[in-house]
Formats: sequence, structure tokens, C-alpha cells
Amino acid sequence: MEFLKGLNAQQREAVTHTEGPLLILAGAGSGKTRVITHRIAHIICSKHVAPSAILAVTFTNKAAGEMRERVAGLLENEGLDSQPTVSTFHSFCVRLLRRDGDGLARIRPGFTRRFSIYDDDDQLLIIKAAYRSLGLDEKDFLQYRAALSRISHTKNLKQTPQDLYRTATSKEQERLAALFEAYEKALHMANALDFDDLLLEAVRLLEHDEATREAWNRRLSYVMIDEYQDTNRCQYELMCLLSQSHQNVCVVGDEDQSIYSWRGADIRNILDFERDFPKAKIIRLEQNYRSTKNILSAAGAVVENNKARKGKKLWTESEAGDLLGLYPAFDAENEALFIADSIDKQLASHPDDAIAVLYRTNFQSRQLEEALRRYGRKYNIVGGFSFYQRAEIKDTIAYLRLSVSTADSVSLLRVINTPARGIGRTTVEQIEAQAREKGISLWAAIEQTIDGHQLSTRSQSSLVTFRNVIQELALVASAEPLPDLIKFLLDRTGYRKMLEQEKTPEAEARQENLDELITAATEAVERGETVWEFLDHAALVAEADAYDEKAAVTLMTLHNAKGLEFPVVFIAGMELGLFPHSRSMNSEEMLEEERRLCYVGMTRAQKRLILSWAKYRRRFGGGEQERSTPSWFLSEIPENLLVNLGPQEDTGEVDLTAERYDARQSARRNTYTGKAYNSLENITQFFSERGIAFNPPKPAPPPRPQPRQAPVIPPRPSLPAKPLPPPAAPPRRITRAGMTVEHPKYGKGTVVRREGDGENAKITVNFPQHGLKKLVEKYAGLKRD
DNA sequence: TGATTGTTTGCTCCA
DNA sequence: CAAACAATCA
Repeated sequence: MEFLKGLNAQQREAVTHTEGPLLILAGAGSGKTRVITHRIAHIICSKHVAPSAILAVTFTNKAAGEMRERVAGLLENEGLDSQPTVSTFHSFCVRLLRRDGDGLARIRPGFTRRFSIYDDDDQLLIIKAAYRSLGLDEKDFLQYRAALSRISHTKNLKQTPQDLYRTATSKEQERLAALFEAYEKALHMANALDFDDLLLEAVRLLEHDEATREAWNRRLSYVMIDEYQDTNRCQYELMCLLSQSHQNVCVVGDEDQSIYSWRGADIRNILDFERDFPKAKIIRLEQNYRSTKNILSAAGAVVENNKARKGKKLWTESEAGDLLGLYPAFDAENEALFIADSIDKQLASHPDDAIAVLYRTNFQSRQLEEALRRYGRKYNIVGGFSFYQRAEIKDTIAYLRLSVSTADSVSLLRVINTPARGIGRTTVEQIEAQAREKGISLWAAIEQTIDGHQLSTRSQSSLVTFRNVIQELALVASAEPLPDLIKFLLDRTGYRKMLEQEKTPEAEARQENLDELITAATEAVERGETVWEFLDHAALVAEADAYDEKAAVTLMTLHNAKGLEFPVVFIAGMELGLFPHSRSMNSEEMLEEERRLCYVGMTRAQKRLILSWAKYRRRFGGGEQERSTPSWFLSEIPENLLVNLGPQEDTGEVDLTAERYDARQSARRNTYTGKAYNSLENITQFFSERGIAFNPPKPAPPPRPQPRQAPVIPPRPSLPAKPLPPPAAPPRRITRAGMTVEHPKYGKGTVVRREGDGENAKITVNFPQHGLKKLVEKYAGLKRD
């Protein structure tokens, strides 16, 4: 069979083992995408299975698109009339619910197939409203986000608010139950599903609606799931429900790359697969085709420190390659400049090498972007502020959602007074109270309020205007094509006018974004999509979907880098508190996940891998620079695989400071404070508008040649490589970052950072129960643990 | 009511 | 350093 050509023995086995449950443990870079695509092609061609009987699930829409293309490429000459279904779990569930979801109305009050999808901004608004209605305050209860995550967790355990009430043993648990109840009620009232619901309700639908379940089981005969290590319980159940009759499930994953437990991913899905499917066949792909030996051994050495793993050893036939670079920067700005400079040099000698700069948190991108801009380097950025998160886009989407579903209260609140039409806080509060009292939707409350003439004439007329606008939109929505609807909407609501009157460059940019939205809508219609599909798409596009492989330089978080590969990779900000993140330093499990994240990042690199950290970093925009400690992960890499790219320790700081001053001056001239524009064109335009020539500065930091080979390892953390229990020999300072301390009131916590010296030093401590607290050392009464 | 100004607070990671 | 929130004034 020609689909087996060029595959190694294990890969071939994985492709040809088509019947029954199959677990493929695929190490990083072991060719798993290849295996999946070839397996699909093999099933279709040699087993004569209709493509539509195959479902493949990927992690992002982008990955789904790529896989679809690759399969189509393989099957190009086969003259097939259908394509296999390749999608993410979430997209699949949305389609399922929109198509076959009617039966759900029996078990979910108020549900119709015209539901809205609420993203986390929407969720936040709901939870805030719930706090308000219960008279709770974020300050003396959980933070909104924490409450949401607790609720999400509870939902995924299939527990209801009533379950929570029943098991509640404290006031706090009762409050959480009440919040949960209010939150769920608000979603039901708005006929909205959050991301958890998409999966949960799809499972419930398949469980309760026998006809639908059987139809899907008849239709599908092979199910494949990629990135299986990052599936949650619900996705697992969905998989089981869809493959009940045939059990032809093939899952592909790598327990060392499980990095989404915070989102509910359950690593047991992969660790217990054999137990759940006793007849399962297991195939290991351990030959790595991506990275050099040095990169692979370094990454392996790091992840080896994890206990919760099955353990496997990747190997490669490739050469040793370069040593890994290590750059201890003076501060974050210097780090960014070093990276920009190294990229310049790299591209000068290897213009075709794609380069990725990876970091733990989105906010780090800022300084990196600035440095790249100053080098005049075009770059691609994944995440941060995505198109669909921009205010003007969300507003327009909210109008669209309202025009097809007036029940959508979050959208309603979002636009009820944008543009300003005289409906202020008090009016809105009145409507909300009315809705709460009568248990009706906000829209219904508005209609009642209008009919009852309960408001001042002014508010009354404003409200009538709003209602008329929405009714008119609904009318147009049912008659006109989507792009025309959007144009009409922007006109009729006065939204475009509002932007025009602003006359600022930002407002202009916003208008352009809206034009882009109209273009997107036009294209969607050309593809034959309905309004609903368009809105679903807007809700489900992922950060990673925006990644464009054509740009030479790509900036993204480590999470977004999953599944990708680059000849050259930088990982920035390898410091304690940042990576591993301070919020993940309190338990061994969380730390292991951070370590896996590090492993994922390192194994993205094919030829060169450069790690950096900054000795001083500002935590917030304004404040003081704070001293940082190198990441534990750095010291887990064998020294003989590293080469120091920074100046020598003793002489280094002086030069770096001088350089830093230079850089500051030049940055001061060149920085601007507008929105982060992502393309060089915009930046150049920005400067030309201001009459400043934009010339990429002379390469800034001088990583000078290394006289000796002996690498200078970053000052070893004076902490043991294992975080808990912590250190032994703090000199006269009572506390240091990374240390566990005990506070008389808050109990045990981990020191995250320290500012200042002596007994007046302020330290930030992370207490698992109480979150971050800033304490003055001499008053805090801390005891070393 | 709504615009303006002042003040505070916050940084995970994402479908 | 921003966005989000609060307070103030027109």
C-alpha cells in the first residue's frame, strides 16, 4: 500500500491497526500527524470505508484545517465524493447541538437550537451580575475568576447546585452553591451555553436521545483523537458515546505534553486507557525526527524529573548539533534586545529559518515586540488581543446575536447603551430588578417596562428607540444576507457614526476592523455559511488559529506552540515565579505540569534552542525592578549541553548597564503608546505620521565572543532543584523567593518575590488559601517552614 | 445621564 | 502601564 511508504515499523503498525481500541503513545516530533493522516487515508482506501464514516478530532481549528488538507492531498487521486469529518471537540458539539439538539429542551429548561455561546468575557459579566444579585463582594469572597473556575470544575464533575448545597459544610460552600445556581439560571434564561456546556450538553443529549445516539453510531465507524493527553472527562465520555457500537477508537497522545489540566484535562484518560479498554493495542512512537541530539537530551533531562509519567525514551538518528544557548540578561528589555539581535544574525545567515519566540505569559510579548520593531523585523503574534476580542467586533457581534436571539442578555447589556442613547445605570438596574423579580429575560422585562409606562418619559423614549432598533434588526436578519445585515446594523444603531465622530486614529482603526468583519461575513456567506455558523465561528476561533506560518518570526505563548515546530526557538523569561509560574509553585502536580510545558517548548526546536532569563524584571509597568532567580528548569539541563551567550558574570553587569542606558534612550525616542499594531507597515506609518524616521537601530546588545568553552551556568538557584521542601542556607535574610514560610494567620505559603532590603523588605507570599499577599517582613511574623 | 477626571488594581495558560 | 472602577461635575 503506498500510504505505508516512508513510515517506520511502529508508524506502519499504527496505520494498519485499524480495528478496535488503539493507543498511540507518540513522543514529541515522532511523526504523529503523519500517522493520523495516513491512517485515515489507509482506512478509506484499503477498507473501502466512506470518508464520512470517519471522525478525527484535533485540538485547534487550525490543526483541523491542516489535517483536512493533508488528508485531501493524500486522497487527491481517489475520486472520492465526501471528506472525513475533522474538527475540534467544541466545533463538533456545536454542530451536533444545532442540528440534533431539540431533544435537549426536555432536560434543559429554555433550550432551543438557537442558543448563544458565551466566552469567558461573557461569563465574567454573568458572574458579576450573580455577585450583585446575591449581595456578595469580590473582596470578601472568591475572586470572580476563581469562582468561575470552581463552578466550571463542579460542572465538569456533573454536579448541580443542589448537590453542592447538600454537601456544603461551610458558609463559603453554601455561597458558592448559590452563586453556581444564579450563574446557571442566568445562562438558561439567556438560552446560552458556556464552553463547558457545549461538551456537557452534547454528552447529555447523546445519553438521553437514543435516536440521535444511534444515528451517529450508525454513521461513524472510526473515531480518532489527537492530543489525547489534554482531553477532559467529558470529551472522553463523548468519545465513548460516539463509538459505542464499533469501539474503533484511536487516540494519540503523549503524557509528557499534557499542559491543560487547569482547563480540566484529565491525564488519567491517557494513563488509564488500557484499563478502560482492556482489549486496547498500544503502540509507542519513540523515534524523533525533529530535533538534534542535544536538544532532545536536554528536554529529556528536564522532563525526567517528573514522577507522574509512564516513562519513555525518545531517540534520534540526527547529529548532536549546536549546544543550547543560555543568556542571562540584565533585565527584560535587554533580554528582548538580545533576542531581536540574535534573530537578526540568524536570519542574515539562514534567511529561510522560521523562528519562534516562546514565553509563559502573554504580557511578556510586549517588550519582545518593541525590540523586534526597533530592529525593523516583521513578526507574527499569536494571541494577546485577537480580532474577535476587540471591543468594536464584540459590540457588532452582540448586535448580531441579539438580532437572532433576543434572550441573549449579556449581548443586550453590552450594547443597550453603545452608542450612548440615554439608557443609564439606573434604568438598566430597574430593568434587571424587574427581570429578576418576575423570572423573565431582560428583553421581556424591557417590553413590560415600556408597556407599563413605569419610567420617566425620557428613559421611556430611549428604551423604545432601543427596542425598535433591535426589532428592526431581527426583521432585516431574517430577510437580508449577512454582510448587508451588518452594514445596516452599523448604520441603524449609529455605531459607525459614533466612530466617525471620534476622529482619532484609534477610531479609524476600529472602522477598518469593522470593514474586515464585513469582508469575513461576505466570505462566510460565499462558503454557504448561515448567520449561526458565522457566529459560532467567531466564538470558537482559537488564539492558535491565527498563526501564519509565512512570517519569519512568530511570538506566542508556550501553550500556543503545542503541535508546532521551528528550526530556531527562543524561550524567554526562564525565571522563578514566571516560569514556573508563581501560581503553579505550590504543589508538586502543578510544578510537574509547568515542567511538561517546558518540555513542550524545548521540543519545538529543530536545530537551535536559546533560553534566556532576566536578572531584574519589572512586575508591573511602573514599579521597581525586582531581582529574579533563574528557573529550576535551567539547572535541570546538563551543563555540558549549554553554552553561555552572555558576558562573563564578573564584568557583565557594567556593560549591560551601559547598554541598557543606550537602549533606553533609543527606546524613549521610538516608543509610542498607542495600541499594539502588529505589522511593520503600521509601525512605519506611525513613525512617518510623527515625522520620525524609523530606522532599525544598530544592533544593540553586544553578546561578545566566548573566550573559553566552559559555559557559565546561571547562578545556581541556592534552592534545591526540587521545590518542596525548600532551602537550607539563607544567609541573613529571613526569606527568599521560592521559600515556604508560615504566617500566623494565613498559614503556609511560598515566597514569590522580595523587594527592598533589611528588615523593611516587602515580600510577596502566595498562600494557597488566600492568594497573593504583600507583607512587610518585620511585621509579618513569618516563620521559616 | 454622561463625560471627565481620579484612583486603584492587576499577570496565567485557552476552546 | 493600562484597563476597570469610583467619584465628581455639567
